[in-house]
Amino acid sequence: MATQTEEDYIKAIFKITERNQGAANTNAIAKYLNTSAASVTDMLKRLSDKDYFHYEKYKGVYLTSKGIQMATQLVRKHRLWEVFLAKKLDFSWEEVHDIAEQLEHIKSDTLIEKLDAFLGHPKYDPHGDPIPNAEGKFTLRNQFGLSTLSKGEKGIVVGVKEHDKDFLQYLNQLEIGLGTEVEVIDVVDFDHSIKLKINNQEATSLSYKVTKNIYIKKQA
Amino acid sequence: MATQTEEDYIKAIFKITERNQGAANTNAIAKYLNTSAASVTDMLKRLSDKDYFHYEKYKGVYLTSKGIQMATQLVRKHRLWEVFLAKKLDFSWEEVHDIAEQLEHIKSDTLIEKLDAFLGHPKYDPHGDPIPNAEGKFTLRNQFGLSTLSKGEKGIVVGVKEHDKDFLQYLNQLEIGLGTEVEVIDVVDFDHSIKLKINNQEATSLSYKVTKNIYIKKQA
DNA sequence: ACGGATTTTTAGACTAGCTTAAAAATTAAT
DNA sequence: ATTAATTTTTAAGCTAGTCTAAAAATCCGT
Repeated sequence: MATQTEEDYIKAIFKITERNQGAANTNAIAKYLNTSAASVTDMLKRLSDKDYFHYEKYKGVYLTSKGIQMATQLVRKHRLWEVFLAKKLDFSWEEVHDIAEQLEHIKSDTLIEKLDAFLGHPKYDPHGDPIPNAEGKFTLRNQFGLSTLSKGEKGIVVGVKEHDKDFLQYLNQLEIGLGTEVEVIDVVDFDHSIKLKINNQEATSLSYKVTKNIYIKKQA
Repeated sequence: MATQTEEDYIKAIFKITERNQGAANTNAIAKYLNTSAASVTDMLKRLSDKDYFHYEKYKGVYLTSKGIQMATQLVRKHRLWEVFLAKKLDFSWEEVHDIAEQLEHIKSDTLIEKLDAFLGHPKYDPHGDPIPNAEGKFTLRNQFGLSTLSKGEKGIVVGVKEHDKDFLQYLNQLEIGLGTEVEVIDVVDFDHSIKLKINNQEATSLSYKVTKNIYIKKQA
């Protein structure tokens, strides 16, 4: 059975290749895992006969289907635990990640299937990210960046791109969360900032950096 | 922060000293943790400056108050997770231990307090063992071995001494669980076996080895 | 209180995972 | 196309935790 560290490496490679399209390079993995490039090379060499990924010296690394399956199951576990923490234990969306990072390593298939059922087979986690089902399939959604809306358009917040704690807490303060109704009152061409009605309250101004990181579903 | 292995050692020492009264010896710890006596000695030496226990060569080991506190918190976490698994996820009492053994190592004080509240501050785990509160206090109970009952006496099952899977599954088969009502119909002096009515069904015969391991609360 | 059995410790060695420093390979710029 | 910058790998060594085999200490029966 894979160790916690092995799981961390596989998940890191998965996240990096998913984001960058193409092989994950040593430095990126080191940065993601807060370790040194030398450690990564070392680990890749030691793990490369376990069939989780293809590794070629100086060429980076990409997952095999076995590796992808393992990473997907980790993501599934992580996100289901996040739902549990948020929905059942009342944690806020910026608090769930760190604890789920630990919980995702608990070994028991039965546990995760029972947890899934207990939570009512949720399709999305507290940040709006899709939860793969037991077969590894993600349920995709027709979503847009809030920054792409034009003056007068309405939407419902369905997710966030950035998961940084400060960002999420800022959204809390603005009373923006999943399900929040927003309406674009004005768009400032100069800096792409937006004047926004949040749940029909008086309008607030949001920077481009913020609106780019909020996903919405368009509303008639 | 203590590693998982450190936590395992502390808990082992706690369990052994609790059971045996007096210092825990090397062999007992080795057996409990499925490792070698040499590894235990080694670990005790390496951990002995962390103030969790007193260790004297050839004399065994006993916990300091710091060590006891840590062990108690581990027991609290373990048993709360067991309640979660049994009550919320519908695991049977013989299945919860192994998973809780992993879950007890998750690091987050908030998590455990929220879990406790979510479960309604339970006082006992699925085997009837008391759950220490946040301050480490156990709620004791006036209980007796089923083997101590005389002919005609009634009781309610409140716990088990033995946690072995086969034993617990045998009890499942007999339809004996926490809360089950039992009535002693007859006691056989020769082998101390007992004829028992379970939830007022027709009587079954239970060996001394079994009745010794069932705790009951006496019933008028 | 002696000898044998048992328990515990020491010694030496192994693996997983990590580190820093230096060497080698690749990439990018003129 | 050569040099310079960057990235990656190698080398050597560290810690936590494990093991086996052998030595030392303790315990126990007579």
